[in-house]
Amino acid sequence: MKDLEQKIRSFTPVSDSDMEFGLQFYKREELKKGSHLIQPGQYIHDFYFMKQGCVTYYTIEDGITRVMEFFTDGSFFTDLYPYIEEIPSESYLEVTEDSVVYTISKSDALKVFDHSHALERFGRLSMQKAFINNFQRMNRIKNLSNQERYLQLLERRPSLFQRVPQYLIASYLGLTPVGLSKIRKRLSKQ
Amino acid sequence: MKDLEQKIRSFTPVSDSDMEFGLQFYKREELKKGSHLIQPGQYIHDFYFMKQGCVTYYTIEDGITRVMEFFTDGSFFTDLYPYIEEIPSESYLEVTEDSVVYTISKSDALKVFDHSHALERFGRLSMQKAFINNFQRMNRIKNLSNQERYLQLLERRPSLFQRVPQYLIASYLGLTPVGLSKIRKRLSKQ
DNA sequence: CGTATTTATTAAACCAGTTTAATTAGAATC
DNA sequence: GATTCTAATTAAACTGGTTTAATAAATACG
Repeated sequence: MKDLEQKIRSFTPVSDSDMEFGLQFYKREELKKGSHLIQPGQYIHDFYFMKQGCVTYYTIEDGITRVMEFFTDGSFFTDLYPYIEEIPSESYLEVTEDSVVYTISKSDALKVFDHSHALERFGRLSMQKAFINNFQRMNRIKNLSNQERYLQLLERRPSLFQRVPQYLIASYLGLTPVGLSKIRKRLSKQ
Repeated sequence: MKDLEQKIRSFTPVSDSDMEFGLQFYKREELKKGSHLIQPGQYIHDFYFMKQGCVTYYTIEDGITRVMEFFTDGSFFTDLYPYIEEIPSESYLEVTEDSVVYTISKSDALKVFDHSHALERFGRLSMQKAFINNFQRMNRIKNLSNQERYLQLLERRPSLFQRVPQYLIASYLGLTPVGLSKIRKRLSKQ
């Protein structure tokens, strides 16, 4: 779990004994492409760290799939709102690529935060970072054209386009597959 | 500062002595409508709690004002990214209504988090809440029509429409004033 | 007050997306 | 390798916004 340890330490210093205490609760899991970590109706008991792979976070409303996020290498994730509120999820976390995650249960995570002020701080700082990332993403969505956002995504996360089918990327960008295809065509003509 | 204290305790239990320690660093400030808490180029030293009033958080790019948020009674706020990274802001925090805020400097806030595990936890939980709010807002932006979002805003924060001119609300919704006016007209005809 | 200024609405032309449906391209499976 | 299924592209008609400009309504102020 060197990668997880390193990730945590990139936020704030943590003593070896606190780190050892925290890491003992994480379990390594191998996930097969096509399986579901979470489906609508389920309660969310766990928090995940993606060691390697890709999970797509989406909902289906009125038959329309809406991709909210792709979680790839090095990211912490879960379906946070139902996780916190202890209500059933309305979303999917679908394994889009064979993956390896480290999993910690909510009750264990709370034990860790209780036990270690440093790891509680890590929790605060990682949440802060998640907030900022998301805030910036929201402002991109609001202020940029679809074409600009497509180009930015190409630049910021080029590997996504190898890993994930285009219609899911379209959904992530808030477009229809037809719309994304038109944008690509327009760009290729220039 | 009863309201601030209550707000903090709504997140997690905090002992009286920790609370006293934390609150001592907050300063009450009265802000006049039209003044600026933050302007582009400035470094952000403080974190704010809005006791009462309204502050508009926006940028101006290519002469276009883009409203990112309205901070009203009971919310914690600052220009978070420059605050954390200690880089100059590119945004405005403009007082849109005579307001009262409690202010704490970044260095004092760090002291508080160092001193009290409970308040560090409050920091984590409040950031978590901010993240979720924002995530849900982003998904509204992505998945709802402009008309639906206008109606939701009317329902969720009706007082905004009394406090803030319509062209700023249009910007907040990602519309032009003309666009919002059309939506309102369409709705009034039904 | 009446005048100046700002804010909101309306109209017209335009455009970047949508929907639906047909076609082509690519992948998986027998 | 042919067949089947899924994904991506294209076309055509449509729609909900945009921009620009003019007008009307509301607000501020000398």
